[in-house]
Amino acid sequence: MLAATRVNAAPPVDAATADYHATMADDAELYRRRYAEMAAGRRSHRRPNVKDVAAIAEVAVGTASDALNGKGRVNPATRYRIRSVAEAIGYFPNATARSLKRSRNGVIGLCIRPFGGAPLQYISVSYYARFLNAAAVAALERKYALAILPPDISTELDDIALDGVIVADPPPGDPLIEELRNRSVPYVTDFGEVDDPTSLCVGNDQAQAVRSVCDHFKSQGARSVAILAADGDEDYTIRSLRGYEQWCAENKQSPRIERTNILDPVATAAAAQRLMVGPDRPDAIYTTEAPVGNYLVTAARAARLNTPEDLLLAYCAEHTMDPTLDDISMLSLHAEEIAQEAVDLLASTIEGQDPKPRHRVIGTTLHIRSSSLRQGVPPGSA
Amino acid sequence: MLAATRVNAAPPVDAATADYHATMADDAELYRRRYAEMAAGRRSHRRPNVKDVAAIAEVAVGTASDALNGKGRVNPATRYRIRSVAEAIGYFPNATARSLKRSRNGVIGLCIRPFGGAPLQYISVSYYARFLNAAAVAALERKYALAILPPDISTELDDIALDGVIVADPPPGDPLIEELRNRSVPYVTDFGEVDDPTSLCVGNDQAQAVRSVCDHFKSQGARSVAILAADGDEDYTIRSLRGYEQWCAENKQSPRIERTNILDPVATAAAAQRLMVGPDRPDAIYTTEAPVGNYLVTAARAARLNTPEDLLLAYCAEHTMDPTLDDISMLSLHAEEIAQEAVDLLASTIEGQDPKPRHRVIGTTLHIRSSSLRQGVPPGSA
DNA sequence: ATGAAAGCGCTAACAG
DNA sequence: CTGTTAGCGCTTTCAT
Repeated sequence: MLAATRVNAAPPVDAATADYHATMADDAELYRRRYAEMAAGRRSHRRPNVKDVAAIAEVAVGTASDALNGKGRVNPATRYRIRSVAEAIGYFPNATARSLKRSRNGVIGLCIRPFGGAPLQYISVSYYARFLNAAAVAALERKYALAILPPDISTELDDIALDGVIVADPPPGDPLIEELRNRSVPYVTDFGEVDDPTSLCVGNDQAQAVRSVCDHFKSQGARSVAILAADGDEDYTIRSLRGYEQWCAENKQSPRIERTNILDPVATAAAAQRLMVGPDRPDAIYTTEAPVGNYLVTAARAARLNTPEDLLLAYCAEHTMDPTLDDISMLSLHAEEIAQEAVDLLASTIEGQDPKPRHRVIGTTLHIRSSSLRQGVPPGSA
Repeated sequence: MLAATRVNAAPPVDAATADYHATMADDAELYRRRYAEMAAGRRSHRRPNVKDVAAIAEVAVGTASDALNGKGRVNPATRYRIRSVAEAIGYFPNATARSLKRSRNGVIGLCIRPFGGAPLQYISVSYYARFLNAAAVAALERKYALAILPPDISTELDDIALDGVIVADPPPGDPLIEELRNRSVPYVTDFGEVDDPTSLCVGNDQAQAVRSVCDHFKSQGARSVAILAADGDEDYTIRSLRGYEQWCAENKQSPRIERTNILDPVATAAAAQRLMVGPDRPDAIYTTEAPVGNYLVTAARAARLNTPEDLLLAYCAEHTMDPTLDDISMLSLHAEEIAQEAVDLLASTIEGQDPKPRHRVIGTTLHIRSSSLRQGVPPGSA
């Protein structure tokens, strides 16, 4: 039954085509047999290489290489034969050998530095998640694969062949940066290194962005603005707090700063709660950390505070698919754009150009939503 | 002022130490000078290699290699000298050359196949996000970096040196699988390929898992259970629906299936809404897609349906940091565990072992929460 | 204990 | 048009 079906399904072929196909098939068979003989004479199994192809096609390795890579100089008939052999014996080029020859690996690394050596945690931080995704896409467009590196990488660099590295949020004086420099491995930082004009870096002006959020709160009638930040010493956090403090100084407001370990849900919930109680509770809160946005919403609801009447809320995050946060004003850092610029900068450098400018400051966008909107939308805001 | 500070800060050293340091420094200086001379005689700048180190240390390359890699056979004094030279001239091994020699690249790829060639989208799917994160960590523990590959990779494999590939959710008859097989590149699939006992694959028993969710709904009094699934033909979706249909058949219930493109928020919101209205609206809904959980919650609220009184809800997702979903019953596929097993399977294979068993089925866990709990918690449930 | 040389698989330069 | 050769940078025999 099955056999019958197969016979019936066979398309009619004219004699010439049949001959042609038969010849092809026979040649392939011949090549395979020859290869099998050669392979039999070897102890360990090895994937076929150009030399094998050349030997079976009875040409020199250089010719085989040129034929397989479409260099025009090979006689079409010869090239055809060589390619047939390659296909018959299952030849594929060895990417490592190519890399060595071309000194180009087609891989760039991404190293996310913060969180004090904690295991990789970008997933819970929407910024890193989006950054990673966008960097991977941008890298692939440039023909690189993006490799995820451990936060504490150093000597592993001896064994992983990388064309360059993106370092996200390096702390001040980061030894990894030193290491990469010593190794002459091209790198780009996301935040950090803004003081060195020779370095390649991307980021936004956090201090300015936070000030703009505070200004917005003020325009909506806020009289005491608080900030809830992570407890690390990353550039991003430091700059955000600096912007907040500057704004407070300029606006003669006493700062109200809460810090929390954002990897700890209990501590974070408690920190959010602290901001909701007491006679001097703030009437506007900004948090620098995306996951904390949810905690603030939950804590406000528990404290029976309504937004925007009792409390103005905003958080720093990238777009999510979470509709429960659709009402919360959001400061977007444009993680995708930053990642694209970082890849662009890095790829250009790897490919021997000297990209200008070397520092790229990406603008932020404050998406004003109902959580911080008492009056109408101010002109010129998104 | 600055100079004075520096002088004052210099620690006191005794003569011997000073001499020692001076010698070291002088040697280093000498080595550097010799290297500079050699480098001057070359046209293009090149990073120092073992040959350079050997030449300056006046030993053979093999000796230099052994000294640098801590092979015991080198005289300690010689080894010390070689290492000093290496440090002085800034030598670091070339990872690509090592890879070629050892035929091991230290990189494994991850290719996420679904979504019909859409740009990488794992971030919005918590399963892939967690999978990616866990796979990266597990790979690093085994000394591999995880490289993100494009969903439609094929000939790029010629240029990216990979020791193996994890393929997530390959469609039936996936050409990538064929390609990897031809290339003799070790690979592991996440779902898919369960029919072939020689293949390496990891996954869970989706059909069984969905049936257990339906059983749970029924135990809580549900009389008509609906399912909201993605509109693709991934193994995961197909199996989930099969489980649902089986359960319906066994329980003499007419199936109510909604499908949606989960990358489209508007369509997804509409699909969620459709399940909330009409005289025959279901009183229990399960969705196979994590991001859809939020949409169901939002739609239910809009339709003034309370859970669990009016509607039982459950979704398939991994743990999140989103407290607004803390009340929704969740089927966890244990993405992390699956990723770990996948890496384990792949790494073992790369390293020449034949891992047993070759198929690994990871259990699922139904986290029962208030959204689907009318009576008390049934015994034996998490 | 050390040196010399082979070779991983590929491509490019130079000959013919 | 095709063959030969020389490396890319490293590790690993095999001699000494």
